[in-house]
Amino acid sequence: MDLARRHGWDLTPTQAVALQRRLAAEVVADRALDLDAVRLVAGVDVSVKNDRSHAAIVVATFPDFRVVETVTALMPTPFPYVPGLLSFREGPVLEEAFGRLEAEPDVFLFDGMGTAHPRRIGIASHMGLWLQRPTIGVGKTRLCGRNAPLDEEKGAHQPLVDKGETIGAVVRTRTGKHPLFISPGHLADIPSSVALVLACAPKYRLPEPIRLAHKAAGAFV
DNA sequence: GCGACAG
DNA sequence: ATCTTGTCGC
Repeated sequence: MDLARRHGWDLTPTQAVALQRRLAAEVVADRALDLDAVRLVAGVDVSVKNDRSHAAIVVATFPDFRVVETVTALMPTPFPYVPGLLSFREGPVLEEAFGRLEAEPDVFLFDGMGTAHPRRIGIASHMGLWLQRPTIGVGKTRLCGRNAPLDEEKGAHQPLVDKGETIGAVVRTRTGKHPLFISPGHLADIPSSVALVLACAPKYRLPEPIRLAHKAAGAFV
């Protein structure tokens, strides 16, 4: 809500954790996304080079992924990498980029977690509160939680559980390749988040919008 | 006290 | 995330 748009980013790690605890109560992670109504999907990514953070947001049509808008932002990296506090490192430059966006994506895909976070407020959830738009977290590796063994076939998925709570899903987007850690950011739920990510990854492990944002942000390999 | 640990 | 060439596998 408003708090997410008005708070500053100049916080100590201890203050950041306290803010997360307040903001987490505002996150909506049980609302199904209507995939049939999705027309535009945004991919969000940040690359860091020599203490400079470069953000990129690429908006593409769904489900054919034609780029309709690309915005970028650049600024000094303001916060160290601390597991659990990624949004305080990438949030500032992302706000700058969001401010330049003219399109109105139906959903934003982030590189990182949504509710699959120790305090249930990963970068996708935090930025979702700021945007007040549906967001989904797409992580390449695990931050927290456990899951049962996953079938090797593309489309296979298993619940990601932490402390007795289902916080997301581990999803195989490519047969035989490492799975993705999917979780709702804000204004989405687990089943529809998994469905959208699978629909966005017809050819590669990572969703197409995120791959496009990776390139626009200057991240390679 | 000992691990785990998004990008 | 980033540092980095060739190389093993489908």
